[in-house]
Amino acid sequence: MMNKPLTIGHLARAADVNIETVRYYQRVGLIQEPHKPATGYRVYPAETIDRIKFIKRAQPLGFSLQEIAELLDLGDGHCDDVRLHAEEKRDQIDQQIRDLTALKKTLDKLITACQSENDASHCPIVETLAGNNNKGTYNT
Amino acid sequence: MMNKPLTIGHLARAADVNIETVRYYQRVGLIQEPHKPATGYRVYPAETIDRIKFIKRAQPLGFSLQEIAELLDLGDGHCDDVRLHAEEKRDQIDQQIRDLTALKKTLDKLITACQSENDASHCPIVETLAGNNNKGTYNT
DNA sequence: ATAAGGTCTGTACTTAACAACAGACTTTGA
DNA sequence: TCAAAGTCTGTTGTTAAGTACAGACCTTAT
Repeated sequence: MMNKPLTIGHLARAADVNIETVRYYQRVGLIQEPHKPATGYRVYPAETIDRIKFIKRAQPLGFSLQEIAELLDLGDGHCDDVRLHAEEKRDQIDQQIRDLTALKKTLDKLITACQSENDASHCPIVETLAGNNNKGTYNT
Repeated sequence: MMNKPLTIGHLARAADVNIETVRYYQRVGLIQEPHKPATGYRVYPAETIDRIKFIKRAQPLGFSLQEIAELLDLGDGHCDDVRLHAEEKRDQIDQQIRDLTALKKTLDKLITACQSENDASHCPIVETLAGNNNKGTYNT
């Protein structure tokens, strides 16, 4: 028996996205649309599943499709150029991790305070993250 | 001499957002609109600056305005309820940190490989973040 | 061999998160 | 004082990231 060709519907299912999302990603160039065979439907390479999953995991981390495309393109260029971009991305991610860690710490404190004693009337969440300690450290 | 009242324009500048953004946040309930005095313009409390800054820093971390509202509301409820929500948020943030850390590691490897020279023709970024690989298999 | 269901091309609708006016009113600075 | 600049209310426009069809065509299972 033949194993089933990975047509768009199966691809969408495997990557757990709407079929229209796949088409959309093709339109904006995030994934490549395979050639349409003389007869029949388009067949996708299995790697496309991983590519879409990557996209879907990167989005809730705060990356736009544009930024994700840049990440995905990192493997393609020439070394020097790639390294520069990769370093830039890494620094950006580093900052995100720092911000999230600070936020987490604040939540932990809030949770602890809540457990130990009462009067959770006001919490320092806003002050912590609004903090002047790191003003406008984001680039791009 | 009087110090200037914090009207909407000054607020926007202080928080480094468009004035329309402030109005938008009011419309959706993220920040409270002060009462309009009998005569003159609305005056905002200084905390609103921090609140907006918080919002603007939380967004690129992947939080929607809806989620940010939930974070900001954490300080308001009653202890038991608050703790549950806070713990949920903290776990979510924890996951985000893990994901970002993994991504950073991948980038670091790419950078190192790139430095130690030669062919960066292929990098493992996609595979890494695509997570629990069900490689080549998909269900119908 | 034919009905059911998947795919194709194209267009249109949706939601979140703003940004941009218009036209009237209010405050401020020279 | 009076023009420039800021504010108010309300409406409309914009971009990103999808989602939803319609109508024709293709494949597969019965």
